[in-house]
Amino acid sequence: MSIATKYAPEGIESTWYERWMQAGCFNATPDEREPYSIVIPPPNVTGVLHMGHMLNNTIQDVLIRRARMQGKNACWIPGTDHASIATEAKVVAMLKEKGIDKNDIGREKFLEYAWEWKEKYGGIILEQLKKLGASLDWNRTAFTMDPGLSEAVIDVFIDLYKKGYIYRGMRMVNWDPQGLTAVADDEVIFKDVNSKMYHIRYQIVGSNDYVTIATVRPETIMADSAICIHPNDERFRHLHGKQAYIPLINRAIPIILDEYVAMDFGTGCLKVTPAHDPNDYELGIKHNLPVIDIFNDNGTLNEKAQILVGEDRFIARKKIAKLLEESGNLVKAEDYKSNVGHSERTNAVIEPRLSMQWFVKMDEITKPALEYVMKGDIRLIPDKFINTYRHWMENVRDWCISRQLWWGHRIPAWYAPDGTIYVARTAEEAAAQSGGKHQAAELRQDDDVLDTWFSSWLWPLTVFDHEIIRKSPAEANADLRYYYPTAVLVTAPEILFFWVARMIIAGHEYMGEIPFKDVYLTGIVRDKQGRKMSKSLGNSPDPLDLIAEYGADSVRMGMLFSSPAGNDLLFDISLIEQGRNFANKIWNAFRLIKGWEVVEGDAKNPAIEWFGERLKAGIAEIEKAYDSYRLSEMIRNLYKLIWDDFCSWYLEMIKPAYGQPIDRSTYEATIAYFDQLMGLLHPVMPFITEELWHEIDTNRSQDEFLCLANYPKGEAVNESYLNESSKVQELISEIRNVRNQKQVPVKSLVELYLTSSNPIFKTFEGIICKLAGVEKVHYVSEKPAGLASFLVRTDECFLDLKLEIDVEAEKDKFFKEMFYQMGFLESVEKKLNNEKFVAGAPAAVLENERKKKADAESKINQLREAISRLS
RNA sequence: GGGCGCAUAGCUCAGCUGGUUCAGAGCAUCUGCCUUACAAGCAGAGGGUCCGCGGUUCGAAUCCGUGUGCGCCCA
Repeated sequence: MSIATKYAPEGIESTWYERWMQAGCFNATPDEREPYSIVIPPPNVTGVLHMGHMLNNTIQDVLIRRARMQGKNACWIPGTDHASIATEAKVVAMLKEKGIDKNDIGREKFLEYAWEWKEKYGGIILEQLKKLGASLDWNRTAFTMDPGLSEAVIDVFIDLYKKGYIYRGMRMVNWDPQGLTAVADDEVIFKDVNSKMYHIRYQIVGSNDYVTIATVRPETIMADSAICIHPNDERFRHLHGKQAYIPLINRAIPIILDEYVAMDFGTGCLKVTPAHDPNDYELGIKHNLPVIDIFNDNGTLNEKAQILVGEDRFIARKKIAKLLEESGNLVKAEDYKSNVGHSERTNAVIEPRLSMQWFVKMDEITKPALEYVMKGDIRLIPDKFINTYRHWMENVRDWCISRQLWWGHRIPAWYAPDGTIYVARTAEEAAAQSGGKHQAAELRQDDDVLDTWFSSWLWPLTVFDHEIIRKSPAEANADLRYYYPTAVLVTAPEILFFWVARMIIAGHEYMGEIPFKDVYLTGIVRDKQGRKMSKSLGNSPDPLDLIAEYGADSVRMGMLFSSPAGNDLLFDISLIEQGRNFANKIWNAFRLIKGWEVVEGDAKNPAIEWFGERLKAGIAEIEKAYDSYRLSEMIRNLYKLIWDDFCSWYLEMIKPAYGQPIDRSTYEATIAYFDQLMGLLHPVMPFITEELWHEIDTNRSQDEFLCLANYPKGEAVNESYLNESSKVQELISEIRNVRNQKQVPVKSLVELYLTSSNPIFKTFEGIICKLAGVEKVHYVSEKPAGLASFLVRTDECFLDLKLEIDVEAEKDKFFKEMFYQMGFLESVEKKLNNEKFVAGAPAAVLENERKKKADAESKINQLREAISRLS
């Protein structure tokens, strides 16, 4: 035997991926078959493959490969999104290393660098997916900033603006007073800072009474619009409906009631400063409070502050504290640690600041999207996410879509010198809109770009037809009409709203239909301690290293093994090892079969029929698991079918003695089974299965591929036969167990005595002898004395181990078993004697109980006999 | 603070419509095997108050309530 005992995936994986690509196995065009399409959740163009991608894309590949083998027109679309914030940050950092400042080179030059960067690094993650075996149609690779897809984004903006869904409004952003720019949430770094909690008293209007508030930002008191207390707070009941004077400037503000206030925090009285705190802003809107912005762009106080105008906010803080102290309004100042946001780029303390932003109005547009899920047109898997989805959709806030960045789709809004806004594709169109009032040259385009999600929400539409926005659904191109709606979306629950919900909205708006039928939400890959895998923790293995070490098949198998839908996966290398061991097991099964010498003949081996039925049953279990997206259960069934049923039982049953040939009939049946098993396993472990499918039958041409072959179809299972034949396995296991307990060596053969007339034992006699080390089977009518015995269901079996048996130990064993059976019988009888049970239980349950009763009685009788025989 | 979820073997988790042949898998542990496909393996074994309490039911790991302990999302 020249074949290595260990499976080595390296060469095999790259070879097959290349051949699949050359043969165009993954390329799809519309035809008359049933379509099955998936769009990849586009990874960030800045991204590199991490464990989450591995899990997510393995699942998609499993689903698409199975569909392809089932003869469906399977189309899986690859691509990336431009990741506005992340990419811009990377490019800015890269330029900074070269000593270049973004603002010095200007927008156009910056974008040139950004595209250059994208061309160089943007495809890395897609190349990595190939290593995983992902069967994507690479001819269709899309990017959210491709010209076509970009046009669609602009079209949507214009369309929704015309429909009245898009508006411009105020919004609190993270302002960097040093960089003079807004920064995105993830560009804000929070640090614990030592500061002081100032307790300041405000005089109640028309009284000498005071109310004390606690704040870390006394310099903002001039921007206060109210004082807020909890409506249930008894301490302040007397303040309801009153007003208070802001110290130093003596402006009266109302005292309002809101449950937002934490009664046990600070003094229980909250100063409300809508212009300078996001939460206060919300509160301000709710209570209709004025917004008083007392800061300039650079963080100095403006004239609205009335005092300390022109001072920097931190200097102002110290001065205010002093003024308050002098005026007797500072009750106390105590040390306090607070978590303060700093700009990633300038390290300046972030100032929450109101600014003009673009929004999508969400209240109306979300309604159909909620309906689809509630009515079940779109299934969420697992369905526990329906609640979460509904909750969000019913409480959705307007979607802020503008970003103060350059990398992305620039907002198609044009400002005239008089402040009029025109929304149009070009300055010329905008000028035309003005009816000659403005020239194109005097219009200034909005500087901001659109949120990345504002382009990726169109993904399932525009990867097929980027002109769809300008057309009616009926005018969609062939691709979109054929592949839309897609079959399933596989993604992480954390983007259920950011992305999934919005795709449903866009799909409805522009195709009048759902974008996908099922949404499979994967769990998060965590480490053994349950921590989310992250770069900064360094607890994530590099998936490519794993593939290099264990092979892609093993990694795929391992990832899926313990990852039911929606549940987090606690990653452990032992999962991958299990996958590797499984690949090796299959490899060795192949080695065994491949090594046989075949002679003409038909041994009529009963194992063939048995495994045939077992295989049908296995396929049924696997299909059922697929249909409900229970992929880890599917894998477990597959694993059991191949390892236990095929390798441990079937191959051992048919295996000729060493050096002996096998008959052609059994051999061919075995090859056919092996083929089917490779087909079943292919979606999960594409490489080894493709390899062995070719190796087991060397007549197969290089143009034939398992990945395009027929997927095994389920057939009706002969349940009663399977049930009968499983007694053979039980008998063999029992004999092995007895031998093990009695320490009978493998090579010493025993004799079996059967009183049962069950023909199945006779049929499998040869197999029983081989697998259980039995020399001879005696079929007897009298129960033999002095032998070890045991029950197989209700059949008593005897074993001549050719050694003395320990009578007392045997008796003990039987008594124990008998007492158990008696207790069992009692519980069954109790049920059957219960009128309500007999009246209420379904017929099948009732019948089952009666059978249990009969079986238990029979067993008890046999055990009693066995005990008396020993006495 | 609001919402959602989880608790089953030492560990990681299955267990679907309630039905004692339904308490299960893998890993780990223990016993015996280098039996000519595989020691990345083979044949076996042990291990559980299904988180506590209450309820519904003829019957609860499963449904309801409640307590405890975790986790996630939103604010």
